[in-house]
Amino acid sequence: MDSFPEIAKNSETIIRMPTVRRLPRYLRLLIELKSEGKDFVSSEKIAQALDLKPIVVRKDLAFTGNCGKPRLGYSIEHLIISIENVINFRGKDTAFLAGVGNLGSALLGYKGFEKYGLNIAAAFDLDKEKVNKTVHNKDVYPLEMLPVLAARLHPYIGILCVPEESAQEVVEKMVSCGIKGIWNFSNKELKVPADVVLQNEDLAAGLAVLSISIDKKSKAPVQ
Amino acid sequence: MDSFPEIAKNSETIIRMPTVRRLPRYLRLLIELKSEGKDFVSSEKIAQALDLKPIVVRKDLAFTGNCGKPRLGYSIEHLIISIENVINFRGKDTAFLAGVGNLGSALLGYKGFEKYGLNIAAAFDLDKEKVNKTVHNKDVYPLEMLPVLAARLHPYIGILCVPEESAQEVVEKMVSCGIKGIWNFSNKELKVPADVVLQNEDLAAGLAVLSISIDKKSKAPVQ
DNA sequence: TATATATCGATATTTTAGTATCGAAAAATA
DNA sequence: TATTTTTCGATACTAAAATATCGATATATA
Ligand SMILES: NC(=O)c1ccc[n+]([C@@H]2O[C@H](COP(=O)([O-])OP(=O)(O)OC[C@H]3O[C@@H](n4cnc5c(N)ncnc54)[C@H](O)[C@@H]3O)[C@@H](O)[C@H]2O)c1
Ligand SMILES: NC(=O)c1ccc[n+]([C@@H]2O[C@H](COP(=O)([O-])OP(=O)(O)OC[C@H]3O[C@@H](n4cnc5c(N)ncnc54)[C@H](O)[C@@H]3O)[C@@H](O)[C@H]2O)c1
Repeated sequence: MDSFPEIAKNSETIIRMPTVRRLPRYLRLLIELKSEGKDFVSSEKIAQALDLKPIVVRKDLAFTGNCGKPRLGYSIEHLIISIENVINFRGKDTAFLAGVGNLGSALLGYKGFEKYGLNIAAAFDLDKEKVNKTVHNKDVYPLEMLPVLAARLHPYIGILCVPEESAQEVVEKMVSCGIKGIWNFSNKELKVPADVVLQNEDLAAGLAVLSISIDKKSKAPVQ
Repeated sequence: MDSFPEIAKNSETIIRMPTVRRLPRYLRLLIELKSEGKDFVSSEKIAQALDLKPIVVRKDLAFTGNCGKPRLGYSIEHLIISIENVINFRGKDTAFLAGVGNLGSALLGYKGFEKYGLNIAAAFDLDKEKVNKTVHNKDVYPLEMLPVLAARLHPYIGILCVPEESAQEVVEKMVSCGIKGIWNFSNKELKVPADVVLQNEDLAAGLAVLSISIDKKSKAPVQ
């Protein structure tokens, strides 16, 4: 692929998805440590807190462009900044949410997202009972207003909490408004154009893992 | 480990987690196909529907103990049964839910879980306003009732939707009642005994993946 | 009945993720 | 200032997951 493979070898340019998925956990811990007045933390300490191996922590943090100091560990301040940079948690990801039902309302009310830089700028629903009100201080608009508000607010991310039946049509509306990433909480397998990212959040997957892990553990002789 | 390693070689006994996470997706598709009156489906067709490679599908399905027929594919009926068996989606996983707030209420109202065999038998909260009522037809009890009801209902799974601050103490209550698996929706890093399974559902992980994937795609020259 | 063909599944290979080892470096201590 | 100690990070290694190849086989068709 590369004509000088030896050059790129050490630089660890391409971040790996398992690493990305752990970054929010590091971030939460680091923010906590900072609030306790700590300045440095070792990979060993982080690993203990998050139930990981120190070597995993060091490799992950290497991706963020940080370097630790021998005998001290990593600068908490620097780590926070670089992790926030890597995952774009910079308060700039404007999002639209569609489907203000049970799950959609819960997400609208979740303060945690603001911490991660996700700004749900507007919500949309079909139900006449739900629109033109606010839910957890977020405005809920009729679905047909989506293009108008998109033109004004330029959302990057679309959060999908509508029933399976309407998921595909709502996604198409979002995509045609220039949304670049779909966070799909419905369990519908969606089709999106090649330049749009689709992130499926499948709760059943986690439940399946839990269920099988319980089985495994109960059968395991000694572990 | 085994004295005759060559015997076990082909049998694919240990199911892999990426496979487990995909099983609910297969199941949903297969149920849909069955409702359309179909009897057989090929790995190619499944792969198209779920945006996977056919070879991944065949390897995954091999774990469930199924075998396909050349030129026909897999029996949809058989696949459904064996996948449900593998992931324990048999309507027997009794669960307790703690924290009937925004997220907890949404989960209580989610009909999908019944389809996956998860039966939320009771919910618990501290808030006097919330207890001794029903939410989405599920009874909500005061937290101190947990041991009493556990003795009667024998829950396997504890679903945790309480604020971070109280997550550890609630988990300990659940564990002491014999719960074998914790489905943790709070972002608290919990400590559980070695014989208890902890499944963390970290929405921020999915958001981080989405955010980075959008970045990558926008920078990618041609894909 | 014989042949063609679609599809599986065994085996091998490649890629990705995780783990082990150990020398280097910087801070703490003597 | 010299020595000790802790912790990083480069390198090498192992394990897990995904992908490629291709012969076997059962069905459909001639
Ligand atoms: N509730 C959960 O815990 C949960 C868990 C996992 C997945 N999900 C999935 O999330 C989605 C929503 O679940 P829910 O429990 O919130 O359902 P819900 O019925 O409570 O909410 C759906 C909302 O979408 C609105 N809606 C319907 N069609 C629409 C359209 N075309 N455009 C805009 N809004 C529309 C409805 O008016 C309603 O307000 C479903 O696909 C469900 O499978 C929910
Ligand atoms: N809302 C979301 O979309 C969302 C998303 C991701 C994660 N979470 C996490 O899920 C948890 C709940 O979030 P939420 O938005 O539903 O919060 P919430 O405040 O709406 O609900 C919390 C509920 O827990 C109850 N509670 C508090 N202490 C308790 C205890 N000791 N025992 C039993 N019940 C107790 C409260 O009375 C309240 O009803 C939080 O940890 C949050 O970080 C929420």
